[in-house]
Amino acid sequence: MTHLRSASASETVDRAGARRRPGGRTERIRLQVIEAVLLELVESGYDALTVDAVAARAGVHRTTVYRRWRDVGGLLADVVDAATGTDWEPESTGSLRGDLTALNRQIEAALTGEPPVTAALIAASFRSGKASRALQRFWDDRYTRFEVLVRRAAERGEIPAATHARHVLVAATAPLYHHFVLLRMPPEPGLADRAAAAAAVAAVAGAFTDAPQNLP
Amino acid sequence: MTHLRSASASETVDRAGARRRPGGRTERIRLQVIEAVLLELVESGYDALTVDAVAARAGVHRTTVYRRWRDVGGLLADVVDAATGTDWEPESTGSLRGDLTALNRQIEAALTGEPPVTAALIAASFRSGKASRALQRFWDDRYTRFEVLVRRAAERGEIPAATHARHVLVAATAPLYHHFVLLRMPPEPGLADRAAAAAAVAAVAGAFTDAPQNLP
Amino acid sequence: MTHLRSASASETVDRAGARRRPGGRTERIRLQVIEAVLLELVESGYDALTVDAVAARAGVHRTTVYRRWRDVGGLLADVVDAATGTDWEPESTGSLRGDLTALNRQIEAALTGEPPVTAALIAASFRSGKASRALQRFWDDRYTRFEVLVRRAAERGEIPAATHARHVLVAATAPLYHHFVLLRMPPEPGLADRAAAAAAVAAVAGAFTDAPQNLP
Amino acid sequence: MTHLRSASASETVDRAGARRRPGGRTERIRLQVIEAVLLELVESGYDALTVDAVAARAGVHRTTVYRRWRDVGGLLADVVDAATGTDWEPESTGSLRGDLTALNRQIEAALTGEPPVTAALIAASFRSGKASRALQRFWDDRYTRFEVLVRRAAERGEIPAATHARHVLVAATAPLYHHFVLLRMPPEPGLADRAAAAAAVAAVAGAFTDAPQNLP
DNA sequence: ACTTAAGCGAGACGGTACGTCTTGTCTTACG
DNA sequence: CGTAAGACAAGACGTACCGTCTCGCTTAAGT
Repeated sequence: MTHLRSASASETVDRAGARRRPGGRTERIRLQVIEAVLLELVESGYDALTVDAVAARAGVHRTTVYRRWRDVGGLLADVVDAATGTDWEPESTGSLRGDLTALNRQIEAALTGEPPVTAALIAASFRSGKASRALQRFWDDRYTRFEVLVRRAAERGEIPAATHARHVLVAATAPLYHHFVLLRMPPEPGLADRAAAAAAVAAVAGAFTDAPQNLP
Repeated sequence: MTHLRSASASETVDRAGARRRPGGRTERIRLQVIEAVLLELVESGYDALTVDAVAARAGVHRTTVYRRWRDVGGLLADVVDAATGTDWEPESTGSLRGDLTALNRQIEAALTGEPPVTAALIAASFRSGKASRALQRFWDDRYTRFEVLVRRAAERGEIPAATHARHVLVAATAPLYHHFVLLRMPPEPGLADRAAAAAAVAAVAGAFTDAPQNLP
Repeated sequence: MTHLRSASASETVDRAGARRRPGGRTERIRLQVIEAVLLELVESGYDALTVDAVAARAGVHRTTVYRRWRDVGGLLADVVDAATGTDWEPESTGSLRGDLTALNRQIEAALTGEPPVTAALIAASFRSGKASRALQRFWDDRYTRFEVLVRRAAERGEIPAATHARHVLVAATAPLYHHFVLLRMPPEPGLADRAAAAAAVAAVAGAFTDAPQNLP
Repeated sequence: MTHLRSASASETVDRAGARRRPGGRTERIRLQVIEAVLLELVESGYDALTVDAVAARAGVHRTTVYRRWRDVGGLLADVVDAATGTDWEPESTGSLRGDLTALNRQIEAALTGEPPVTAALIAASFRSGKASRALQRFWDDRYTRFEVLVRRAAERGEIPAATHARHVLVAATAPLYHHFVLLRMPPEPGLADRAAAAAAVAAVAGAFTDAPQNLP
């Protein structure tokens, strides 16, 4: 999975507890809880995400959750953080348009896949400052990783050297998030490709340089 | 304001109650409550939007709110609906890029203005299916109104006649919503203009026709 | 029925409204409502006796009930009053014990009959001052009527002339009310007869004269 | 006080919670609440006995009361149970009439004393099945304890050996409850003594044997 | 291996908000 | 004029979660 994913396979820093006793029960419980949060989230939605339900599903006592994560926001933040930093190496297709298309297809897959972990986490992050900040860290991490796509295109001479990488990426990917997260519309054929192509065209035309020259 | 705005100035259909007794107390109370929802929302945020607080601020009894709006979702839906359908006539600047830029500047103003009604409502709509559907109606209404911009550009011969209007509009506006609502980043100079320009360039290049021809 | 009974057959004074329009809708509605109160009472109990349910069952609007009876207590009071004053002529069996036994059997029948109107009204009367006072009027009316039993026994020379009639009656009947209303126990064979016999024995022995002489 | 009395002095089984942590806060809160129920009952009456008022007076939160007692009926049941089983040893005066008179005077004192705890609890018990059953347990406990009076009289040869103790006791005490609880009349001199004397006379005459012989 | 203290299970609590129910008042409209 | 229709204020109800606390018990970590 390109984006947010289960913590059970991750090697994250432990924000909630600083890993004092990594050896046994403590760590096992953390993984059970994180897993339970994701399951609750995709099954019942961000609104039914109660500490009680998470604790019950994780087979852990309520107080244990409160002791380590403090509140629901802490849980969400930990889950998001668990997905942040997952290694991701963009494929190289040889062209900016191709690279962006590949990226967008991965994003679309993440947003439309079942269970809808990514969409659920984005929605949930609106309900907590902690989760919101964790999500910001996640976005920043992702877009920083993606920038290599644009740099490679610049190195190939496809686009102006002064092209602002982040702008290209946002132009290419924003329509997908808009479509699935805000408009909440069903998948639409060609959406990912079209958005990637449009961003590539604009980038080639120099629309994302810091000082764009004359454009149509 | 281009986007969501106070119900007190709107002429909406009354979804919650169908205006049986338009004459007096009933309608007055509706306006008090709608206003209170907006104030609560921008002051305390979507999570503090409780029926109790709304009722108290509106100077109305809790049960009255429950009777007419059923729950928080109903309140939000009514508020969003109250903003839907507000007349909006896009300015004509003579070029697609100019029109999209003007549009984007209005959207940016709506998203960054104080109080941040629009952003708050979008965020809040994640808390309720009813509110979510109302927001979908709102988006649809907006984008349908905006389509005239693209049609005029096609009539002028700026862009291919087969250009899909909604795609152009999403490409132009999505980066703004992405930036302010999902990434929650501060205003960035040139953002609105750049997104508009990029979408215009791509549209001219034919990236939004149903069968895009060879693009770079 | 000896005791409290349906208003529909009674000819009572109208305390709540004073029979302004005995002929038509007004009186008809009163009877419908009184009947509905009794039905609700015996079906659902004193606790489920809501004005809404009564009005619905009577086919009358809530406001009509409130206008005429003011509140639940008023309804109950009217129902009790409707049962007060029903003509009752005690049978004469020729002996005090026989008369009291006949009386007790009637009381037992009223308390154990289905539907348990009497018991329900007594219980309900605890919840309203108005109903409570109405019930006191009812008790007083009943015991006054019963006194003739004791007077006849005195005239026959069965018991001392100075016997206090009310005391005899209470001694005879109280065990029944105690058993069915307070102890809420099931019918017990011989209960009514035994209580009547005991009271008669005591009366003959002079236990209910104002200044009882030497008793065992 | 002979009858129902404050829980703070009782040694009852804890029906609501089984006394898991007898040492501290839990038990202290129980006593506060029970005390508050009694105070509310005698001050404001059975109808004003709301969980909110009890909680406020006990200095405890609403939810705590709901958690442990479930509803008003549970509260009342616990209060009644707290009074059940209080040790009571009937005085021996040497004669049945004397014993019954002493008993009746205690009952009268309980029913007319200030605050009128007993009468209030009896009335309140009509509001709840749970309270009603608790009161039945209470009555049964009381009458079982009183039976020794009758047995002693039988042993002394005052009354037939086959005399049914419970019948004698009901005949003696029922008029008091009738007078104060159902008729709601003011105290009347001689009432307690007269009822006791009448029951004693009837018992001596054999009115309460299972097969009463010829009586007047 | 043996202590020792971190972490967990259990469960009550104060507290906020929920959404429902009933009461009794009021206003408007109808016949 | 009396009734129907229905909104309203008031307030209790019983529930669900939240986050806190205290008390024992388990168990991993450091000696």
